[in-house]
Amino acid sequence: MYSASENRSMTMLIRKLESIATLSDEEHAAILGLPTRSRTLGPGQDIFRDGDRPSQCCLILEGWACRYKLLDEGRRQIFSFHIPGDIPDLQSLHLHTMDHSLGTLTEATMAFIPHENVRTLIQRFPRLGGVLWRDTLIDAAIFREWMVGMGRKSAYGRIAHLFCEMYLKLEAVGLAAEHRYPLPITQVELGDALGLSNVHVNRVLQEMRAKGLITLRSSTLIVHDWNELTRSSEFDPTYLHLAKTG
Amino acid sequence: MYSASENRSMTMLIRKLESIATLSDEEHAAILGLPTRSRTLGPGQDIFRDGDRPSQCCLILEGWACRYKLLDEGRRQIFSFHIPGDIPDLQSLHLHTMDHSLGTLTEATMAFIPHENVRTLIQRFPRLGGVLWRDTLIDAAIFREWMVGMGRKSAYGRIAHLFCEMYLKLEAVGLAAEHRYPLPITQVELGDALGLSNVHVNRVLQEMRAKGLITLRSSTLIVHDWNELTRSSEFDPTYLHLAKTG
DNA sequence: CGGACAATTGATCTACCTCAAAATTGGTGG
DNA sequence: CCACCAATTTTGAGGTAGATCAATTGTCCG
Repeated sequence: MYSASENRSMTMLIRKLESIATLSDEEHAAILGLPTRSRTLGPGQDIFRDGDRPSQCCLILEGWACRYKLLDEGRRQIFSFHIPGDIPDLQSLHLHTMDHSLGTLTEATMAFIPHENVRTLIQRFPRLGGVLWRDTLIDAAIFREWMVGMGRKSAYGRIAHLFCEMYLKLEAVGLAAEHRYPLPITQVELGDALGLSNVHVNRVLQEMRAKGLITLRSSTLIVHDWNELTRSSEFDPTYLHLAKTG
Repeated sequence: MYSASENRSMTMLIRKLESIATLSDEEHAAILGLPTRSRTLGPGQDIFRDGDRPSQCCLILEGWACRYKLLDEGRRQIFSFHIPGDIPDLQSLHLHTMDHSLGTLTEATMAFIPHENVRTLIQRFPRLGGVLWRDTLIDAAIFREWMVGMGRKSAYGRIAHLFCEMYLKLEAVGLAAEHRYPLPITQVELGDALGLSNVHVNRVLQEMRAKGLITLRSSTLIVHDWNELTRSSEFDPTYLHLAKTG
């Protein structure tokens, strides 16, 4: 479990971090040296729940996950979608009690890294600590952007915006290209993320299809008109703070 | 500008940090030693704008501020309200381009601390870096909670929730007690924060007054029934990660 | 006292919700 | 390869929370 082959699981993490910062060779090597233990879960499984006090961080190697919170009467708010390379619960390093849950959307493989090892890594490479801090700050920037959508944009604009965002995030780690990507998310989940009912999500998607803006079938999204998608959602990628865009 | 009297401006920061973590005597002293330059602005002034690349952090000493973003056609989304002790742009330490603006709500006095000095402080006291990181993570937790409101709660629940949140934040730094506090925010601003129109905010406030739940007059909020306020907004303070509640 | 801003009211409208049923899709076992 | 099941998507009909627009009133302050 701790061999060189296992370290290949760190590839996605390195790609992710290099999408938001630059790493020195030493930092690179230090990450590859992290001990991990990986596990695969089926779709719809919780990785940890609201109230848990995890002692390790969860790195997604394959599949999709989301963070969410449940309310009365079956209402749910999804905060974020996570893809390979993400560490959705990095915050648990400094916030010991989880205030929300993390679950898989698809079958997913995760690598768990003990907090202790992350702390040691940061002590030895403070600059790497800064990169991880930066990652959590980008996380927050994405929350703000979703707030703009939920507070001040139409359903159409919100959905279009999410499609833009996920494309850039996936592209940054090499999981999307040519305005096409896997989107293994149901319309109910889309609604729970954007504060909409599944029925309305469905109707907006049909409107987008009718305009020839997108194709969304068998969990694959194809964007036919990127400019129109960004325009109609007032999408400005600055908030993602990707390295290549500054 | 750099004398002991000036250092008194750090009192609010220390109170704030002690509300979310514990500080050693050395850390305490190191904070007091930070060089600052303070400035007072009138209400409705921008401290920095979307797109800026600040080289210093802004600590609020007195008054209220908010972070926000403007959209087409005068739409605005407010992300957060800030009170004395807050460093609303701590993120600029690692995200160099601002993806939103920061402005005053009332007349406000701020202390500016060069990034360089914050970085040096963190190098000398890595644990203090962890506390600041924690602060930005709590910031993100609050965003998530607002997302729950905007996505899945009624206008009534959202407003009630905000009233609970601001009370605990103010109380934590000694600026509120006995379920009463200064709330120098207009109904338009409340609406821009919660994704509502000012008209609807007004109607919901009247409903709350009619129920005897609150009094809100001349920028002072009095909560007459705290239990009912928390119940109706499904308020659970865990997400604030205050030291005294764990 | 006047001017600016904030709160309030009234009337009308609509984007999106809820409920419920039908159609489609994708996977599974025979 | 097909029949079947469960999950997902789609459609229809009707309802409502909250938006918009346009005054009017109240408040603060110089």
